[in-house]
Amino acid sequence: MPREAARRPRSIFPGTGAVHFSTRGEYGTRLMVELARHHGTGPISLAEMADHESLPRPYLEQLVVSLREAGLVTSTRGAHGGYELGRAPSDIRMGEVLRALEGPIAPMVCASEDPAHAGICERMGFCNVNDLWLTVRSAISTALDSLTLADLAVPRARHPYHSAPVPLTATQHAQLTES
Amino acid sequence: MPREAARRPRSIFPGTGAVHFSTRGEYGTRLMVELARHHGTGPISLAEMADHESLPRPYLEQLVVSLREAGLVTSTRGAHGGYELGRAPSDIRMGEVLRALEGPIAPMVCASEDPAHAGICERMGFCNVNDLWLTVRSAISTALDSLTLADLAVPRARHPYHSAPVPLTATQHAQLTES
DNA sequence: CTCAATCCTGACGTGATAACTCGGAATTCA
DNA sequence: TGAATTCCGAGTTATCACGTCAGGATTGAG
Repeated sequence: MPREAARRPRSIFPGTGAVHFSTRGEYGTRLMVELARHHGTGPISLAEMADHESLPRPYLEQLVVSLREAGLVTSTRGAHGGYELGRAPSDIRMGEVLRALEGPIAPMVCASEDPAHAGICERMGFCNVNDLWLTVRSAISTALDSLTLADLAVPRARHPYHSAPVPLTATQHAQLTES
Repeated sequence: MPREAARRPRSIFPGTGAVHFSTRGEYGTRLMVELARHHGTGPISLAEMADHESLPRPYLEQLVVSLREAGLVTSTRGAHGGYELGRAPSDIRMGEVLRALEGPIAPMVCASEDPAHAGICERMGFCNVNDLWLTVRSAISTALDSLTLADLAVPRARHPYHSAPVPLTATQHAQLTES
């Protein structure tokens, strides 16, 4: 009798749409936000978070490995153990979180952040479409790095109901000097 | 004896990396660039383009349907038929191309360009992570719409070999007033 | 008129993989 | 000791990206 076998659809996301993040990115981000909210108090167990966010706990167990390896969370084992943030929420850029969860940003092979992927595409050097993917990658990268966990952890900072289509929270400037 | 059964890998792209476009986006874009290069001269057959870009022709036949339905290409049937651009290359934003090929930009359900997807996520209204996905979507959208086919069709406009990590071709301004 | 070159249409196959599940070992606290 | 946790690796399975295939419709050339 596992809970009530609610037969959750494999993912809420119907297969439609382009350039989507996987559930790793979604669940992992929500988990991090949860941790940010309780930052300062002790560790929180996965079961607690899975329950509160209605996410499959055994799956979260997998995700959190990546977050731990990236140093974004620290764990305490044993009874009353759990996870907590490795740094202050305002010091964790969402780009780090998503990269830890989903791997390097790479809208296309020829435009991966991972240098190991460079040279895979033999069209490099004569293919100008490459410019497009690089532009897109840079845009995604900048967007992700412009927000921190702290920005997402606030209960409802802006838009009382919903103000603008794209709120564009603060912290937009800064970090314009990426490597 | 189909050519030489070269056993092409299902995609050049190894499964690694986040937020990647599918081969529809890749192949379709290359096809459009090919068309842009020969803009003005008559129609070009799919076989010709498939051959020149070494892409599977029967697959292109599927992709081009989306492009035709979007009005981005026009077709002439019969012998010596083929495809040509529906508009001038400088008048075709890459956003249109990618949207036609891959569907609405939607890094997450709750942040789809397609209004039909709105309301699928029941967390709307109390979930601030939404802000993140909207920011990302907007960034991708702007990046794609800032480049036109003309920008990609030029043989080698900038970077003699390769100048900057992210060339950021011209046409970057303008269209800052999206709907 | 016939033939070949095209586009067009729909159905089908299939390998990879995202999204999980499961069992159990190690660790810690009460 | 025992309950609560993290940790680890392997197994499962439905879905979908990425194609293939067969045949029909349309047109231009000879």
